[in-house]
Amino acid sequence: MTFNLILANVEKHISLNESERKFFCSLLKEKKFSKKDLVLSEGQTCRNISFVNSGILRAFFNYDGKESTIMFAMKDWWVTDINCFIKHQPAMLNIVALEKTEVLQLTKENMDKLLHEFPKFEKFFRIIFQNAYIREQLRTIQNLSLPAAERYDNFCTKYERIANMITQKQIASYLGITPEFLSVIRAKKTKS
Amino acid sequence: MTFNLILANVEKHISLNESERKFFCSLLKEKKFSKKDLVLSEGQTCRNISFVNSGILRAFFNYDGKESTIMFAMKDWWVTDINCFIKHQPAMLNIVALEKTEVLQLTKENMDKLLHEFPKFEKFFRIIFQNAYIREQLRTIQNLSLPAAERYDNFCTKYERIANMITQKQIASYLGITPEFLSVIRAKKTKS
DNA sequence: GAAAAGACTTAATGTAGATTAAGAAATCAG
DNA sequence: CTGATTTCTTAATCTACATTAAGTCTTTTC
Repeated sequence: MTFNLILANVEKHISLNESERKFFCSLLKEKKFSKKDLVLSEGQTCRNISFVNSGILRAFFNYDGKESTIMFAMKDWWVTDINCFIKHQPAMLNIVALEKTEVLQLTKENMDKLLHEFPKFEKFFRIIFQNAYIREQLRTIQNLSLPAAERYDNFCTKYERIANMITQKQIASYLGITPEFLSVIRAKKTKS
Repeated sequence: MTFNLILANVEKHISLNESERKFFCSLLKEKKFSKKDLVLSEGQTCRNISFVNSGILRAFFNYDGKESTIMFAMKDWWVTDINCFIKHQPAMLNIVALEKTEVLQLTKENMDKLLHEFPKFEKFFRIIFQNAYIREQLRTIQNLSLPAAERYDNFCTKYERIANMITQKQIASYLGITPEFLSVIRAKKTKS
């Protein structure tokens, strides 16, 4: 596996010299998952934040059998159960590979080590979490104010790259509706 | 107005010397709002992130007349339209004072200046945004998976300090339901 | 301190979206 | 390749929550 993608991801926000690059990469752990493999399962303590090098992950919450998708993580995205990762609590979320997926994982301990050794990474994570906050605040706004059909349109825009690689069941669980109702929404859209 | 509260808020996460304190405080602008005053209105460019020194603010989204409350900000909380603040776009949110409220505001320009002058503040904002992300990811989980009555219970726990200082109309708009339906939920709860 | 405006409740009726069910199409496992 | 499992669709019925409306209570305003 190559570190090119993750280094580019970091260097979009902060510049690194060779020793910083090396140290950062030395803290990462490569992992490969097959379709349906679990990257994280609920109850387990979430030690890692994962960077998707290739493939797709889905983070979802399971409330007695009903799944709610919290996010899809594509190539070049970071994903974790943030509450569990930061506060060392049992995970609420499951994270599953939707296809063959390669990730680079950073443990909380290694993140702390990195921030201690090279404080400039504070800026990087400040920006990563700032962007995550922007994303989630926008989603809250839309979840509260828009009907399902419009949330579906927004979803297709936001996840354009993968919208036709994932099942409608999974999209429905992201929108907070049933697959049957999504099917109705799509049927109406085709007609008009 | 005193800077004690905001300095304590910062020094919970990073330690400051006297010159850092002074510089930080010099970048802040005090503002006082009366009940119903707007701290931010939609469309306007959001230049500030606000720290609540006393009082209560409400951030809401207006979708042709229907209001969705995104958050309440109590004493010792930070609040802004984060998308607009970071990306210099027109605000989607309105922020209004629910009572006499004193805030300390930091403009994006001053935040950048602060981060440039004293990079240790990167850590502070990393933690602030990290916590905001945790809060919003939890809310997304709950919005998608829980019925209104349970979301109301969670609300009362989370906003215990202010739950009986704000109207039910405002609580309902946070939960994504009508005040009439919240009234029904509460009536059922009293009976049982 | 009176009039007006807004908040809260209750109830009847309406609707977005859920549930159940069943068949067709696609995908998966051996 | 083939049977089994999962996905998608359509439709009937059901339910959580919305809307409308009307009355009471509280707060605001001047």
